[in-house]
Amino acid sequence: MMRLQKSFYLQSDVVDVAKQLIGKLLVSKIGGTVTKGIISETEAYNGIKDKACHAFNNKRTNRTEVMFHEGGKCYLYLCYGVHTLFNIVVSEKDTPNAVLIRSLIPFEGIVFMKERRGLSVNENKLCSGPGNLSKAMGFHYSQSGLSLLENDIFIEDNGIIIEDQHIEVSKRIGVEYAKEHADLPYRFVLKPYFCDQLKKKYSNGPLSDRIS
DNA sequence: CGGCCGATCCACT
DNA sequence: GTGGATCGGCCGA
Repeated sequence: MMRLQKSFYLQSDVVDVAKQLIGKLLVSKIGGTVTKGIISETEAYNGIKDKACHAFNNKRTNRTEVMFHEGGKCYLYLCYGVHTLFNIVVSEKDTPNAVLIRSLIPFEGIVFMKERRGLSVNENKLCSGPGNLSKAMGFHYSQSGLSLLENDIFIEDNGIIIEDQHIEVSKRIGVEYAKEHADLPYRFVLKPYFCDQLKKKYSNGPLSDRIS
C-alpha cells in the first residue's frame, strides 16, 4: 500500500484522473482514529472553462484559491450551510481542476464512522453521498488546503486496476445551473455488482493475487 | 452591510 | 417527489 505521489495529481486531464481514482483508498487519520474507504463515485470539475466549476471564468476568491494551487491538496467547502464536500485538487499551478469524491465503500474504522454518523445508519451507506462521507471520515471545511502528500488525509494506491466495463459514466449531480455543461459525462460510478468483489479483493490474499 | 444562493440530506407524503 | 434546514461565500449598493 503506497500513498499516491505528486505525479499522479499533476496530470492535466482531470476527467481521466476522476476515473483513475475509482477503486483507490481514501484514508483519514483524524482525532487519533483511522478510517478508510474505497472510492466508488467521483466527479470531475474541469477548470476555468467549466460552468459547474467554482473556478469558472478564472474566479479567484479566498475559498477557491486552493484550486489554483499545484495538484495534490484537498479543497473542502461548506455546501448548503450544512455539508462539507471533499475535493482533490488536480493539475499544475494556475489550472484550477478538481475531483469531487461522492461516495466510498466503508473499509476500515467502521466503528468510528458509525460514531460520527449515528448508530442507526445502515453500515453500507455510511459513506454514500458527498456530505455523508465527509462526516463519516471526520472532514471539516477548515481543513481545506491540506496537502495529501504529507498529512493525515491521503489516497492509497494498491496496484488494483479497475477495468472500464466496471465503471458507469454519467452526467454530474446537482449542476443544472451550468446549462450546456450540465450534461457532460464527468461522473464515474463503480457498478454495484463490482463493489462487493472489490472489497473482497482488498480483504483477501497477497497483493499479487489481487490484481484484476 | 443586506440579500441571495448552493457540487446536499432527510423526513414526510 | 417535495420542501425545509442552515450558514458561509459572494456580489452589489
